[in-house]
Amino acid sequence: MPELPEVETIKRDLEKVIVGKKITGVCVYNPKIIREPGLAAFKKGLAGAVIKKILRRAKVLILELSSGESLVAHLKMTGQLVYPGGGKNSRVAFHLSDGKILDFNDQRLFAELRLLKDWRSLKFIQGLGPEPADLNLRQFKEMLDSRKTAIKPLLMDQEFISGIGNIYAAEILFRAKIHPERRASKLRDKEKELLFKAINDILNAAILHAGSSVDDYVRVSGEKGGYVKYHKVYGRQGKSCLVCKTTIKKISQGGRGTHFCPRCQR
DNA sequence: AATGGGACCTGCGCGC
DNA sequence: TGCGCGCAGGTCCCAT
Repeated sequence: MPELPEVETIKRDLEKVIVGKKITGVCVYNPKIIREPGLAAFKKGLAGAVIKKILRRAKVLILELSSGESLVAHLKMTGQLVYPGGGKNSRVAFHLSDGKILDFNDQRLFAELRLLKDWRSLKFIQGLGPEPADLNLRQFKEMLDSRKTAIKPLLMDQEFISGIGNIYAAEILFRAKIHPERRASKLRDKEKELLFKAINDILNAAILHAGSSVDDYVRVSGEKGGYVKYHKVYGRQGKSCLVCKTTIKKISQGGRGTHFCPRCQR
């Protein structure tokens, strides 16, 4: 669930409440979340470290620490960071110098935490495509030209462009009026421009509204994000298109649900 | 290169 | 009411 706008929201929320605070101790209630190093080294490495800076790359959060190491968090689908925490669903609890707790929750145990000396050399990070905001139209067109695959799964391919997941891929293609099964290289020039603009417009609008709370995503405060009410296609299968009244369809693409308007998107 | 699976997990909503 | 099932989606990994 957490895609670029949700992770960016969490990043901005965290900046306001935990930067400058010290991690005094860590309680790990489910060690499966900790991917590296070992449990003991993870706890020892974090204890006493001050949170200096928070970064986001794609859907990944990075907490840079005074020790020189970084805490790298991927929320996958159901991960949450909640402050002040102390809830009983916590998988990992970070005790801070203000006496409060930063909870790392994750219902499905897909999420990953790592304590690393150099987060940039992490294989997943190395393989990431560009951030949408770092691209220009010319580059984006070139990237599309060499790809014969369907545009929707391509937008979700983190090695192609990073940060877009299932919700925003659907919303972006609706905004650009492009059918999700169109082949990337076959898009007309005008469509590539529309798509480029839609990517930035949709992601920025979603950030403005603090992301989409479908299922588990919440802000650091526990509040929901407000972008769901602006969704035009995601989760609206069977309902009528807000533009043309045609019934929104849901198909399967690469094993994942794709929502679209068969009339608006050609 | 592209595509289609399954795996990892858990809780929810559905049909019976 | 209760049970079993499919589904949800981020990423990895394997097979074709």
